[in-house]
Amino acid sequence: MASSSGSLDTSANSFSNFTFSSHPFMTTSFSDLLSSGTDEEPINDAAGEEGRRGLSDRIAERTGWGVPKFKSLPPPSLPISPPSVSPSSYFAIPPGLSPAELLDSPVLLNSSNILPSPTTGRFASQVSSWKNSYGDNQQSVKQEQKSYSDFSFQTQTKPPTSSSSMFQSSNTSAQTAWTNSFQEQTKQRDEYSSGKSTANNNVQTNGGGFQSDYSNNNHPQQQAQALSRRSDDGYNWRKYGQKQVKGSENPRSYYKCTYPNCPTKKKVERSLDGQITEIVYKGSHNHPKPQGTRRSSSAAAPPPASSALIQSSNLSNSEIPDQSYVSQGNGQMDSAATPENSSISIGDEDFEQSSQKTKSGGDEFDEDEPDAKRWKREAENEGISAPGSRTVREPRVVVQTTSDIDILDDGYRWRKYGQKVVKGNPNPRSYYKCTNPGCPVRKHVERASHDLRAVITTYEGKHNHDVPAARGSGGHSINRPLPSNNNNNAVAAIRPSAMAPHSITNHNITNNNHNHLQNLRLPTSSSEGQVPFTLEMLHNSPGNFGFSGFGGNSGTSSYMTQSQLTDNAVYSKTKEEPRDDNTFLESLLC
DNA sequence: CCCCTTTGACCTGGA
DNA sequence: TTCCAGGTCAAAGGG
Repeated sequence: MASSSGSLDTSANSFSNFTFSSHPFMTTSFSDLLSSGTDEEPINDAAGEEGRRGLSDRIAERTGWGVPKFKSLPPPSLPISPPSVSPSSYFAIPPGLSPAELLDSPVLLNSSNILPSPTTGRFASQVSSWKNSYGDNQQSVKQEQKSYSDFSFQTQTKPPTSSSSMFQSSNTSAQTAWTNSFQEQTKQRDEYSSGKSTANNNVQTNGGGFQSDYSNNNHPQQQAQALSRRSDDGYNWRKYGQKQVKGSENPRSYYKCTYPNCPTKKKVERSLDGQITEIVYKGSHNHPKPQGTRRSSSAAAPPPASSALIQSSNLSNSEIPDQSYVSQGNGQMDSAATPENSSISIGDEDFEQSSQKTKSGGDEFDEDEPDAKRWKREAENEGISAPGSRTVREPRVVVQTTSDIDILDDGYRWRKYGQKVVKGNPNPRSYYKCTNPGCPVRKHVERASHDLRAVITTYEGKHNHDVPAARGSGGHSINRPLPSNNNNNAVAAIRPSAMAPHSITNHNITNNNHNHLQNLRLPTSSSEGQVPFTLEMLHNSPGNFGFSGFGGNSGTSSYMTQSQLTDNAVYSKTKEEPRDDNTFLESLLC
């Protein structure tokens, strides 16, 4: 990948070149990291031998497992998005684990930023892959599908991440959780490659040791094949057209979901060098994510083994979220996760999680508006496709809204009822209330002051109902995890991204006693549902390799950190008692 | 044979 | 009414 210093060769064998240089400030190779630790970790002096030994050694020592030799093992190539993409990464910390411990833990830090598809919930592996694949030469989409470029541990969703890795944690053991998550994801990958589940995974999970499937299956070619199949967003798309759009030299491709009667479409625009510059989703999937039986689909639900893994980590959900990259949560993972009706845009400077109506300043959504027209209008409102005004930088993902009551990526429906600029953050905070009758849950969303691409979502209260089925879908809810009420587990995820990282997600993980959650969430779709919390954002924090969310940053970052370290769940400092809407709104407006 | 991509033609709506 | 641009169709071809 000549064009991107942080990219890895799509070849599975090139893993040795894996580096974290995708981050503008990260030029350390992965192997170096393993051997030398990170800046945040004072391993040199204080740690002495410990520090010099490197992360991998410590991991091995701690877990008893051979640490995946990321350098020597031939994992799928890691698509690390180039600096141009956002150099941020998602980083989640398991409950009970301090940043320092985290640094000392077997976590893969990821430097790229990839956003999960808002529609599919998958990580941007696809994007990442694209970026990598197209970096130098314009290789067709095939390359995308075949390039085993995403080194991801995603569970179900495939994060278009460059080096997407995700870890889950249960309330019992952060490390175990991580292990489970890691295993689960790697296992899936493995299954894709081997086409079978392995009992080993379960055993490993139970063992709680850090372990990578790489140790079990490290056949580069095999893995490469497996990953290549997963490079899509989990749904099956059929390209039905391509146009050269006026005002842009970038060709636009049109895709339809191949599921019968599914109205979902997406437009993908790529720059001449093959990089995706824009992705616009329209509609929502009215079906669960395919089981990965098709060629490019993949993101199928995790195999039984995965379930076992999750359960072993004490996750309360008996069902593994089809598409979430974190298989645990309070029921918001949605396989069909398409943010139906939600408006989410992810881009270099754009992130939107409020309703289209709100966002566009009163531009009411017209359900009768022709798709084409709507696409155009909305896209223009987003500043996406306005001829001549386009700024091509990072891929942008837009999920179009159909009303102001949105099923945001977390699966629930929300109505905006207020907005206010709060102290400490110049960015307005959008307030939403769950539309389910009697449900006291509220949440507010705001961009992090330190990084507009980061969005902080804070939940108040807990849902007293299940996740509503997506509109037009008869049974999305069946694929969702149980409601938050049932969750006691926090899951941490590290998600790399390839596109624009922009947000961090702390998913609600609530337990019977807590209702508040802090959320830094990626405007992604599906999976987020209840992905416990995620931390991250490294981008604007040079030198903060993977821990920008900690101490170093003020405001939301520290806030997040604090919350995340809470056992079982992250709770915000916000009030817990339900408030009268009017009162609340008034207070906001004062 | 199946599935998917490609691609030129056609359709539709706005100016 | 015409032109233009975006979106869609569907035949052809490839893996």
